Amino acid sequence: MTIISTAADVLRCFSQERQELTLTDVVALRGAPKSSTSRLLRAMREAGLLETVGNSKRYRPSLLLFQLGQLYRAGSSLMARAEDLLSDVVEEAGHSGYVSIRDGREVMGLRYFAGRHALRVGTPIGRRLLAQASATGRSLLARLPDDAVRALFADEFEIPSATAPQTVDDLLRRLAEVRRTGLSESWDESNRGVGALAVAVADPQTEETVSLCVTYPVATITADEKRIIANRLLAGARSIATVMGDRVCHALRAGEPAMQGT
Amino acid sequence: MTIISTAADVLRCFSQERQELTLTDVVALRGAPKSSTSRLLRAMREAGLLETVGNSKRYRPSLLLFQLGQLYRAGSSLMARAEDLLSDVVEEAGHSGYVSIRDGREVMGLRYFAGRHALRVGTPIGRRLLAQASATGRSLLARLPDDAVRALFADEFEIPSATAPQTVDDLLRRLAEVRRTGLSESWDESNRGVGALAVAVADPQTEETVSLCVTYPVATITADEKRIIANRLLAGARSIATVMGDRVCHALRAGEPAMQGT
DNA sequence: AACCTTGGTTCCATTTTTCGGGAATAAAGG
DNA sequence: CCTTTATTCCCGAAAAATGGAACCAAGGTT
Repeated sequence: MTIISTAADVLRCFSQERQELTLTDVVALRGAPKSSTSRLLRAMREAGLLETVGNSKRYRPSLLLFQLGQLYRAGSSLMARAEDLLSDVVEEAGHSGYVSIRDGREVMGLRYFAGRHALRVGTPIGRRLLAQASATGRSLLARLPDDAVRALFADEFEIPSATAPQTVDDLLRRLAEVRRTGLSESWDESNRGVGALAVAVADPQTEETVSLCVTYPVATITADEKRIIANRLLAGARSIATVMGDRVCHALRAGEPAMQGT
Repeated sequence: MTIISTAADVLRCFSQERQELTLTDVVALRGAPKSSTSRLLRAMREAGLLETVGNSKRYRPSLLLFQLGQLYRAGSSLMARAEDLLSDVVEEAGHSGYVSIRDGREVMGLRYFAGRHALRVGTPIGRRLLAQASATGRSLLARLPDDAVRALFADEFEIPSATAPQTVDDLLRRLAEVRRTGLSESWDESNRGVGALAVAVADPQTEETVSLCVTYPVATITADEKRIIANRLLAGARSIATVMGDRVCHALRAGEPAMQGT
C-alpha cells in the first residue's frame, strides 16, 4: 500500500456536499491517526494537490486538479462531437441536456447544456445518478452484455422510485428495449417530475462511451416534442457512430426513425 | 521530498498539448529513471489518479480528478471570483473598479473597489448607468446577438454625450469591436472626465453575467497604464471563463494579449 | 529465421519515508 | 480564560522508494 493511494483516498473524501474539509473532518471520515493525516495534508498542499481556503485551515482541491479535470474531456474527440451535437439539439428543443459517462453503477454528467424554457432541469455537473434508474445510465448499460449487467448488480440493486426498474430482470427487459430502439427513456425516476431521452455512442479506439441525454419536466412535455427530440438524438448518434467507427450501435444502424407513433 | 510531490510533478506533465502521456514521455519530461517512473505511474493508476486509455499504455488524468475539478468550480460563485480578480487588479493599477450587472438598458454596480490614487472615480454603488454609454454596459451588451440589442433599444435610445454611440448602428459597430477584442472601452461618456475598461464573464450554468471594469480620470491615464489594465483584465477574465466553463467568451479564448500598440 | 530496436516491466540490495500514538505546542474561537 | 482544533516532535519498527540491470514483448529490418 503506497501513500499515493492514501492521498487519493483523501481526495475522495471531497464531494459535492463536502467541498472543503478540515483536518478533523478527514480524520473522522477515514479513521486514520491525526498526526499522519496532518502530515499528509501538508504534503499534499505543498505538492499543489490541495490548497487552503483563504488563510483558514480548510482544505480543498487545487487549481491544478481543476486543470487536469479539464483535460479529461478536452482530450476526447468523441466528447467534442457529442457536445456539438447536444448543443444543437438543446438549442432546438429548448430543454436541457447532458453528456455523461458511466462509472460502475453510477453515471456522471460531464457537460451540461441549459435549455431555454423557463422550467428546465438544472442538476449540476458532477452529481451522480444511479445507472439503472436513469435514461442516460440505461443507454450506457445497454451496451453491456446481460451477464455483465447481472454481475454489476450482483451485490446490490437500489430502487429509488416506483417507475424505476424494480429488479435486475426488470432492468434487463428495459435494456433489451433500449438495444432494439437505440433509445432510452426515463420518466419520473431519479428526479421527481423529470423525464429524459438518451442515446449512447462509443469510440471503439479508446473504448470510451458517452451518453447524450435531453431532460424535461414530465408535466409539460408533449408527445410531439418527444418524437422530435428522439429523432434528432438518434440521427445525431448515428452520424457520430459512423464517423467514429462505432459498430456496436444496435438500432442506430438501421435507418428507420424511432417512435413514429405516439 | 515525498513521493506525493513527485506524483504532483507527474500530473503537471499533462497539458492541453500533452493530454495523454506514455511512460517514456514522462521519463523524458522529468529526466527520472525509468523503473521508478513505471512503478509510480502504476501506483497512480491503481490509486485512481490516472487511467489508461483503452487498453493502450497511454495514461491520462482520471475521472476522479475531473470530479474534483468540478468541485473547484462549484466551490465559489462567479461573483466571488470576479471580486477576487478585480480586487487584485485595482490593487495593482491603483484605479477604482466595479463589478456590475445589466438590467435591461441599464447597468448597475454591485461592488466597488476604491483605488489608491488621490484623484479617483467614486461613483457610489447602486447608481445606474446607461448600458450603451459605458464600457461596462457595452461589455455586457456585446454578449447579446445584434437583433436582441436592436430589440432592446427599439423604442428609445438615449445619447448622453458626444463620445457615446450616437445611433443603434453606431453602438452595434462598437459591440462588434468588443466581441473581437474581448475588451470594452469608454472615454468621457456617461461621466465627465471619466474613462473605463471593462470585460464581461458569464457562468453558463446559472446564465448570470457580470462585468468587471476599471475606471480612471481621462486626464491623467497613460497609454501604458491602460495596456497593463487591459491585459490584466483579459487574462483574469480568461481564467474565470475557463473555470466557469464560459465558452461564449469571444476574444478571451485566444491567447494573444490585446492592445499591444499604444 | 536470427537480430535489432523500442517501450515497458520486474528484480534486487540499499536508502529513505512513513507510521503511529502520546504529549507538548500553538493558534483560534468562544 | 477555557475549549476546540491543528501542528509538531519524538523514535524505532515496518514499509516503501530508488536506480541499475536484467528481462519481456512487439514490431520492424535485414
